[in-house]
This record gives sequence, structure tokens and C-alpha cells, in this order.
Amino acid sequence: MGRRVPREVAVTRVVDGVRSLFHELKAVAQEVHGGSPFAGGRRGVLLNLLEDGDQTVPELARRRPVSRQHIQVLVNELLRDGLVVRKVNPAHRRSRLVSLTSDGRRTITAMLEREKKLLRGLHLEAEVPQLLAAAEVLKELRAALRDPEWRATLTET
Amino acid sequence: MGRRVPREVAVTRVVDGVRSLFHELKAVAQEVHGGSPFAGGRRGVLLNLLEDGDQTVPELARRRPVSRQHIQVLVNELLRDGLVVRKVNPAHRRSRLVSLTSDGRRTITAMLEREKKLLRGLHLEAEVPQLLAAAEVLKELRAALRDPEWRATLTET
DNA sequence: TATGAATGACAAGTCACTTGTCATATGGGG
DNA sequence: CCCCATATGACAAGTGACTTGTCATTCATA
Repeated sequence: MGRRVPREVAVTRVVDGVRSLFHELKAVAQEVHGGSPFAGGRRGVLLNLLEDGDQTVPELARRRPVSRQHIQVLVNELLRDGLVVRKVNPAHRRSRLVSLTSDGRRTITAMLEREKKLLRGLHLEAEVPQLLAAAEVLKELRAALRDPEWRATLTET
Repeated sequence: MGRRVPREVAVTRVVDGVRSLFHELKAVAQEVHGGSPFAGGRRGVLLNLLEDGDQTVPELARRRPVSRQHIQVLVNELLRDGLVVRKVNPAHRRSRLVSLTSDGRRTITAMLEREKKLLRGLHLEAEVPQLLAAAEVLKELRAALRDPEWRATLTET
């Protein structure tokens, strides 16, 4: 205990924690939403629409690190399943706005509710302030990884 | 500021942070190790061998959440590339131990060194204690997700 | 009004896995 | 000592979540 830990080792521990937690979360998510095809990418699209309102497919794609074409596929599936509809876009005739149907809105809010309820039941010793501090560190770390100056050092050597 | 944040919201923030950070890390990793085929699964296998010594394929598989067959494929590739060799297993004639070659050892330690060096260069405001605290929270969260009692609540309803 | 970028649709390919099957080995109970 | 459930390696096929490429249409702008 109390041994001095070098900075890069501390960062590594966070990174490792992120990795294993992510895999754990994926497994849990699969269990939570059952075989329901609304996990993963679809959930993300619905969430974006809920939070940021109607958008075109390319707009949705720009907000996340996946290709425009893939978002298109997800949206097409959601259209097929009646969770979203296309609305006339005053700013673009061809590229219509994707908009949640009431069914879509109900689906995504129900998923979020279910997730929150489950998270509330976790047996966690960490208190709220510690959780928030951890979230803050993650956010900062993410920002640091995006820093163009740092990114430049990656390709050196 | 200072507004009370409910527990489940705090947890959600950590979870969201983990998700986006993971994706960011994946992108960075790809850049760091270039097109080198030693990222991802292979890196993990080499790391396990470095940390825990010679093991059989099934033993390696039990340590991570992927199928035995997939580990087998990864190990076969590493064998082909001369990063590991098979050694006689006193405890099992058929299932030989997988062991790092000096080349394999050099490869994985070089990767880890490179990663550490890069992490050291990050422009991070968080200090070491905060990083360690965050890592601790992640670990605890992961443990909580594994809790069988909690897992049982997932399938109720 | 010509030109290049954005968009939707579609196709094919890739990556990191999983599931299934089979033959061979092993280890523990009868 | 033999039998059988289980473990292992090898191989094959399938899957989910993406990417890349292409094309025709539509838009923005010089």
C-alpha cells in the first residue's frame, strides 16, 4: 500500500478497467434486452433521436464513429419496424428527417427506464461523489486521447 | 453545480464514459500498432502468456470471455508466426503448453513499452491518485455486475 | 449553369468472433 | 481393468456489426 505509482501505470489501470468493464457490460446488455434486436446500434440511433430530435441519416452518422452507410441500414430497419418515420425536410428534398414514432419513443424510453432501474439495484460501495469523479476522469481521458497534438505523436517513429 | 445526482444517474455516467472511451481507445490502438496484426486478440494472448507463464489453449480460453476455439485460432496464428511454441505438457500428452519464444516475448514487451510511453505523453490534468481512484471504481463496478444475486434480477420480469 | 460534394440505395467484403462436429485423449467410477 | 463422460485439437460454417466501393440523384456555390 501507499507505494508510489507512476503516472503511466495509473493510466494503464484505468484503460484496463475500461476494457474489461466494457466486455462485462456487453454481456449484461445482451442479458438485459434479451434477444431483442433493439440493443447495440439501434439503441444508439433511437437515443440520438430522443435526445437531439429529428435528424437526417448523415447527421446521425456524424455524431458517432460509424459509417454513414451503416447508420442508413440501422435506420432502414427501424423504419421497417415502425419505430421511426421519415418526415419532409425543408432543407433538403432528398434527405428526409428521421423522426421517432410514438412507438419508437415508447421503446427507447422503456429501455432506458429498465436500465436505470437495474443499475439502481447494483450492490456498490462507491458513493455518488466517487462515481461522478470517476466519470469525470474518463471524460478527461477521452478528451486527452482526442487531442490532435498527442495524436501526432502516435505516428512518429 | 452541487445539485444532487441520483445514484443510477451517476452509474450511468460512468457506464457511458466507459463506452465512449472504449471506442476511442480502439481507434487509438489501431493507430498505435499500425496495421500490425498483433493488436486485439493476439495481444491479449501474448500478454496472458507473459503474465501467467506457459499454459494450454483451454487454460488461456478460460481466462477470457471468448470461446476455446477462437483462442485456438489465435494461438495457431502465433505459432505460424513464430511468437509462441508448443512444449511438452507433463500433465497432458495431447494438450501441449503454449510458450512465448524470445521473439514473442520481445514483441509483446515492445508493444507494452510503446503503449506506456505514449500514455505518459498524454496531456491529463487528473493526478495519479484520482486516476487510481477511478480505476478502483471501475473494478468495483465490474465486480458488482458479476454479482450472481444481481444477475438474477436481470431475468425477473 | 457547370461542377463537385452530399445523399440514398445497394453490393461485396472484412473482422472477430460463435456454434457445431468429429476424432483422439484423459481420468474417475464401477 | 474397462467404460464412459469430459477435455482437447482441428476443421467448417455461420453471424453480427461493421467498412469500402459504386452509382444515380440532388444540392450548394462559384
